Formats: sequence, structure tokens, C-alpha cells
Amino acid sequence: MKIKIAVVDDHDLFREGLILVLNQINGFDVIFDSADGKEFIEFLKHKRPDVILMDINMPIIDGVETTTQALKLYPELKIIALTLFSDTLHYSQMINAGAKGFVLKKAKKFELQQAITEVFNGGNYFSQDILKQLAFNSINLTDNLNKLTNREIDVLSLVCNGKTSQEIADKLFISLKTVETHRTNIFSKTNVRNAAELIIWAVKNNYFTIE
Amino acid sequence: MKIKIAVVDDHDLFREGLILVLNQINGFDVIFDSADGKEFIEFLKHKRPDVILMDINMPIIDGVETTTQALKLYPELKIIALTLFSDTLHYSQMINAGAKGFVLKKAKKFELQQAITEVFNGGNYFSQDILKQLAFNSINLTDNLNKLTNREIDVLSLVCNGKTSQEIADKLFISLKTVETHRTNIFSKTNVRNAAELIIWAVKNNYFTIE
DNA sequence: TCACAAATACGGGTTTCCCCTTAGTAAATT
DNA sequence: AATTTACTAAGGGGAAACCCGTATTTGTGA
Repeated sequence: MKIKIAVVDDHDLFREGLILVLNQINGFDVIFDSADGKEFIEFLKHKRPDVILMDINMPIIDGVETTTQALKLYPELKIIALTLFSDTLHYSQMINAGAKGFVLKKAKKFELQQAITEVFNGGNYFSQDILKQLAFNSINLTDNLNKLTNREIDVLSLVCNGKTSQEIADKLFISLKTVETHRTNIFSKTNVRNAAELIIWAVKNNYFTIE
Repeated sequence: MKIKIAVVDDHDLFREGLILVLNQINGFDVIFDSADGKEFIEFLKHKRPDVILMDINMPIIDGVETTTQALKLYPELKIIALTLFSDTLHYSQMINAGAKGFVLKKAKKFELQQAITEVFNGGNYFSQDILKQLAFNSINLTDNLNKLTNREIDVLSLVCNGKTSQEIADKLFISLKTVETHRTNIFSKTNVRNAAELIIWAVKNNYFTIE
């Protein structure tokens, strides 16, 4: 019995290539692929893949949101985040959303194969780069008594992408005032004065990567 | 006679997949691939591909530098930039380096096929996304390429350190209004909207390093 | 079920930012 | 000598950001 895989990634060339790579592997079968989280959610109504590879950065609905929605409907789904980025912000969002694994796009075929197999068998898989990062941060940030909440991390992520408060409000479907509250709280927790300093803080603490 | 293609990209999964995609296409033959610009330059001593697909962001030697070096040695090489980024700075650098084409990684297989064929036949290929952006920014672009003045770089550096305009004014012994003028001019030259985006731009373009 | 943290939201006030325009001076270029 | 570029500066206006405090709802764990 082959492992049924779905691939959700907006980069067409990457997705097409990935499918060929996966189908070459014995025991793997890509049964669905899409450039779009919405299409994927639709697909789940008809069929359920064993393992899903999900890009984080996508237009319309991003990987975090897609994962959240999918798991709300079908909590038994096994989703692996497949991404360019290795910073804590990105993967803490994906882990909060319920991802079972996290593999970087720069990984080799073998690592991806291992991740899919592990997750399929009910386990987790997080790439070495990420585990290192986690270890580093847990040492570094425990002194930083004040942790950020999930929502604050969402806001932080968008601030770090240069978004204005209004844009953040629109994206998260919350009011401008709420975003401002989150910003203020983040500033006080991280001990910075403005968005510029926050970005610097986030990069320094490996919460965020500028690529 | 098949078109001999080389692929230089540090993302293993993407490269592997891309090779499979290209070899599926009739008349295409990937004869070399590498995660590393240096290795590619070495390879050119022995064999010469018809068309090269080159990633821009790579460790050690990036795509711009690799392209420059390769064309210095073998000016007849046909290099297509294959990249995640669609910002003007990235592709103007690649065009200056001598790239014959520019395709985004989010492109579809057909577009890449077209690009390779065009370039192989002595033409150029630039993706629609890029041409659109060029047209849109054509007024701004020539200014944008004019680098920042010394004073603007002073201000940029302080903005990137999270300083407010007043702090910058105090530090440089100039008036607040002058700092604001510099800021505005920097924004328009770099095509960003605010300090947050400027920091991201500056880091991306190696004007500034955090840490 | 109670307590508490988290997320949401508003009001009102201050500061900073951002944009547009104009303009003087000095230095470099043609 | 004339033109251009860089740096300086300012006014004015509107938008965002930032800083208080307060308050309701929701969810989770004790």
C-alpha cells in the first residue's frame, strides 16, 4: 500500500519537480497537488491523503491558515511544512497550527523521504537546522521571561514583513485598535520602542529571517 | 540534437525536481547540475552547456558573481536567471552581469521551456512579471539605480539601527527637517514605504547587516 | 465553576512619520 | 560661465504609530 501524498505549493516549477521526485520513491504516490490552499481544502471533501506537504508562503491563504482550517475540519491529517525559511517565527506558527513536521526546501531527497515516512507512521519530523535553532533559543529566551502569545507572534511576523497596522488588521480580520494593542504589548515584552527596533530584535533572536 | 542544459541552484530538492522536469521535455538534456557556483565554473573547463539556469541567491558565490565570472571566461555562454525574487535590484544586477533571460521560480513549466528555447536560439527571455514591473517603474528605475549619496547612507544606517529622525538629527548635527528630507529621498530611491521596509531592503541588498 | 490568561476592542492624546513643495549654498562637472 | 548634484532647511498637512487606560469575551486549566 502506497503512502498517498498531497503537495500544496504556489511555486509551479518546484511543485512539478517535487512530484516527480516523490513518485520516483518506492511506496510514495502523489495523489493531489495545488498552488492554492483554498483548492486543497476543497479537495479534502472528496479524498483524504496520508501526508500533506505544505508550503508556508503562499498568496491568498498562506500555509499557516490552510493548515489551521484543514485540521479544524479533519484533525487526523498529517501535515508537514515545507519551506524556505528556518526561523522560529515561521515554524512556531506552523507548529501552533498543528504541523507534524518541518523540512527545509534546501533539504535533500532522503531527508524528505524520512520525514514523510516518520509522519506517516504517526511520528514527528523536524529538520536538524530547526532543532538546533530551538535549542539555541530555549537557552537564549528563557531569561527573556516574557514570552509572546500566539497572536502576538502572528502580528510580529507581519510587522517584520513591513506591513502597516491597517494591513495587519485586514489580514488577520481584526480591528486596527486590536493590532495596536498587540504591537504595544510586543514592544513592552521585547523592550523595543518601534517597528524598526522590533525587526532588528527579531532578526537578532532568530525569530525572523530576511532572505 | 538536444539542448544541453546546466542547472546551478543550492536548493537540492528544487534542483533535483527541476532536472526531472527538464529531462521530460523533448529536446532538453540536463548535462550538469550543482549547488555551487564555484563547482560550475570548474565544470566549464571541460564542457560547455548550451543554456545555463542560474539561481541568484546561493552561499559562497552568488548567481550574479558566478554569472560575471563565467561570462568573463566564456562570453558566448547563455545564462538564464531562475529566482524567487522579482524585485528590480535583483534582476538589474543579473542583467548587468550579462544574463540573457530571467524566469521566476513560480513560473510554469511551459514558460521555462519557452525561455530556454528562445535563449538557445540567440534571443532573450524576460518573464511577464518582470516586464510589467519594469514598465511600471520605468520612471523611477533610472533614479533607483543611482546609488544613494553618502549622506543618505549615513541616514540609512541610523534608520536601520532603529533610530528616530530626531535622534538622527542630533547625531549628525543637522535639523529634523533635513533628516526627513533624506528619509523621503531614500524611500523613493529604494521604492519602499516606511522604515520597516527600508531595513528589509537594506539587509536584502547588503547595505546593512544585523549583528 | 472559578480564576486567569489571551484576544479582542475603544477612546483620547501625543509623537513621529511620510509626502509635497520650495529653496539656498557649495562643490563638482561640462 | 553655466549646469548639475549634494546637502541643507523649512512649512504644512495628513496618516500612522505610539502610549495611556479600560473593558468584554473566550478558552483553558485548577
